[in-house]
Amino acid sequence: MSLPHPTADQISLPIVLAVLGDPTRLAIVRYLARKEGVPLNCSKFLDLASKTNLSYHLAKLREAGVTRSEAVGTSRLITLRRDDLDKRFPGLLDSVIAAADGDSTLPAVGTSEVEVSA
Amino acid sequence: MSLPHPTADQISLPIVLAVLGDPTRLAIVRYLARKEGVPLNCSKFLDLASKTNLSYHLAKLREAGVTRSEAVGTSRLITLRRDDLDKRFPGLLDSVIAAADGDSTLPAVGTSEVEVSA
DNA sequence: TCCTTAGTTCAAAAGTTATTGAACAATTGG
DNA sequence: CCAATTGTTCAATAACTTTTGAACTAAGGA
Repeated sequence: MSLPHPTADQISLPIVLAVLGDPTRLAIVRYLARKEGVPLNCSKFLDLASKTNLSYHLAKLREAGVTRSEAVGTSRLITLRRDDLDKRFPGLLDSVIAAADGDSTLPAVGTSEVEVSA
Repeated sequence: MSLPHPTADQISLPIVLAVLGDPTRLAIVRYLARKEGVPLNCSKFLDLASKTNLSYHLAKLREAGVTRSEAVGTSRLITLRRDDLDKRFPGLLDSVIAAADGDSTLPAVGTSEVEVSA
């Protein structure tokens, strides 16, 4: 951990909803959910927006408490705060992700990737 | 029915999330959910915002497909589009409302009302 | 050390959303 | 018909959000 994150109980429902209401950020969250457990760096999302703009959107997600960003070397390892979100808003994240997965008009990242087993 | 409403399949997830991301609109939706089945008119929400501003927020909810507004006399009878929302985004509305109910910092309407049986 | 990679910060511009008051329209009760 | 009630529309403004590019920092490898 390094950058400012809200604690679990500081996570606000309207802010989370507003943050997820942006298609770029929703695409980021969907991808994080699909790769759950695997910390990703920002470069994974470069087909969604410019580097600068991504920095902005990732900060919004972090400040809302949706993601956690850890500085490791020159990278930021980004993970979904599923535990905290599920505790605060049970069922919300799953229903949002399921709804997004059912909508082919939404932007997405890494939808054509090869699964690699450990 | 009278004013323009999206059809069920035109309801967009990011738009619904963004619309619910506003505390005033979230309060309206919560109240509609609590009074489910009972069509309400705008005056019920006057403690949340001015008449003009309410008209704006109620239009946003209607245009997003979250509510249905029917003109009856000089009133608008407003209902939650629960059926359509549940079909498009299963579980979403319930988890949002449950999360909102658990947050005492959010604005609310009609929380101290007398239940009247039919 | 120098260069590259990874991402941030800043200020500006563009775009969008929210809020306001005044004026308007439609319905209904007296 | 008149007045009151219910809500909308409009234009203005205020307040945010998003997007951009240029400049920057920090770590790591050659």
